Amino acid sequence: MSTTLSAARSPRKDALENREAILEAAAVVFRRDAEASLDAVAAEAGLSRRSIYGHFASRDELLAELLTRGGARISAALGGVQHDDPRIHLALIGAALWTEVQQVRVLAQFAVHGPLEKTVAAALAPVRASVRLATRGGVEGGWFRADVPLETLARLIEEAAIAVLDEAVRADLTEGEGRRLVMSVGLSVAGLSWRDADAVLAAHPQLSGEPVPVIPTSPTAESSPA
Amino acid sequence: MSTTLSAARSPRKDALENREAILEAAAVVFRRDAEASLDAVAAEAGLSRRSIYGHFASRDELLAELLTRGGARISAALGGVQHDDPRIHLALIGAALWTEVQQVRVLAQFAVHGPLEKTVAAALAPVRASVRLATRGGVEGGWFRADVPLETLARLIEEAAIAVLDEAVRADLTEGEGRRLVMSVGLSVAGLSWRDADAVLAAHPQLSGEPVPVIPTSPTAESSPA
DNA sequence: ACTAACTTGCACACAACTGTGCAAGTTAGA
DNA sequence: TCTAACTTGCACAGTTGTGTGCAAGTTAGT
Repeated sequence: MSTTLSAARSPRKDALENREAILEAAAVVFRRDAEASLDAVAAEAGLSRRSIYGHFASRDELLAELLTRGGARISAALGGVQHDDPRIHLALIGAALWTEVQQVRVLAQFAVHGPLEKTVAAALAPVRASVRLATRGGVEGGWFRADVPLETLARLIEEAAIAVLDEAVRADLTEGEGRRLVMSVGLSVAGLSWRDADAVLAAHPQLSGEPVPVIPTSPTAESSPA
Repeated sequence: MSTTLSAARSPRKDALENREAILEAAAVVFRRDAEASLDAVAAEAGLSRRSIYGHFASRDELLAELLTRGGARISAALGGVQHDDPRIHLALIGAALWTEVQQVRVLAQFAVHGPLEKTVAAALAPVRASVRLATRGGVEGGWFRADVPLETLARLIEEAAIAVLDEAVRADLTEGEGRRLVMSVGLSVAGLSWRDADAVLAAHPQLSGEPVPVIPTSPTAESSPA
C-alpha cells in the first residue's frame, strides 16, 4: 500500500539506538585498548557480538565510522576557531579540543598503529591545518620558537596537546583546570614562558570563561550512555 | 674429566650470539609494533621461530629481558647526571635520553598497554626519580611553572620528551639537532621561554658539545646488528 | 493481533598466534 | 674426528579472535 510492490516496512527506531549504543561502547572500549575485541564492545553496549554484524559489516567498518564521526565532531568544535593573535588562536584550539577530549583520545589510539592511520589522518586534517596556521603566524610574529622547522614544531604542539589531554584525564583535573592546562602547555611548547602563557590566557576573557560558542545539540552521540 | 660425572660440555659461543641477535631483533621489531609475532622477531634475527624457544621460555620472558635491559641501559646513561641548577639537570637528562633513543622508544611502546606496564615502570623508576628531582628544584627556584601539581608537571615533561624523541626520529634530525631539541622542548614544557631555554643551553658548554661522559663499551647489545 | 524488523545463541569455517615434542640436521670445540 | 650443543622443520594442541548461516526468539509499529 505504500511503495510499489511488497513494500518493506521502515527500519525500527530501537535499531538505530542500538547502533548508536555500539558506537558509544566502541568509543569507551577502544579508548582503553585499541585492540579490544568485538566481544568487549558488545558487552559494553549490552548486546551480543552477533548483532554488531547486523549494523556493521566488519570490525573495520565500525572503526571507520567511529573515527570519521570523531573527526567530524572535533572539526565541528574547531569550527569558527580563529583569531588574529596566533597565541590566542592556538589557545582557542586547545580549548576546543578540551571540549572533545574523549573523541580526541579515541582518535589518538589509532593515530600511530595499523592501517587506520590513514582514516585518522584524514579525520584530523582540519585540526592540523588550524594548528599549522596558528604556528606559522606565531613564528612569524616572533612569539613562537624559530629554532625548529615549522612542520616539526606544529607536530610537537599536537603531540604535547594529546599528552596533556591524557594526563588531565588521568589526574582527573577539573573542567577548568584541564582546559587551562591544555592551552597553557600548548603555548609553552610553542615557545612562550609559562608566565607569558598564563598572562595571555588571563588577558583574554574568552579564554577563561566558558568554552567556545558551542553547538546546540549534535544529533549523533553525546546522549544514550548505553 | 672436568666435573665429577658425565660433565656437560660448556655452552657454545654462537648460541650466546644468537640470543643477542634475538634481543636486538626484538628491539627493532617491537619498536615498530608492540604486538608483533615471534615469527617476525625470528625473521628479523635470521633464525627460526622454534629456536627462540631455545633461549626464552616464552614471549613474556623475552619481553621482560628486553625491557629490563633497556631500562638498565637508560639508567646507566642517566648515571652521573646531576647538577645544582635544575635547568641544567633537566637538560642533561634530555641529553642522556637522546643517547638511548632506541631503548627509550622500545620501552615507550609498552609503557601504556598491557601487563608489561609494571615491568616498564620498574625499569624507568630511576629516570622518573631524576626528572622529579630536577622538576622540584626548578619549581622551587622559580624557573619552572608553579601552576600545576609537581607530579603532573613531571609527567608532562616525560611525555613531552618521548614525543620529541619520536618526532626527532621521524623527521630524521641530526644527532646534534635531536639532542638540542629534546633539551630545549623539555625546558619549554617546564616553563621556560624558548629563548631562555636556548640561552641556558648556549651558556653551558657541556650541553652543546658531546653527550655526557659516556660509558666505554657495554658488554651487552650495541654491536651485532644481526 | 500481525508481521516485519531485530536480537540472540549456537554452530561453523578460517586465520593467526603461542608453546611443545621430536627426529634429523649442522656446527663449535675439545 | 667425534660429540654435545644448537638449529630447524614439521606436526600438534590450545587459544583467541573474525565473520557467517540459520532457527528460534522478541519487539516495534501498523
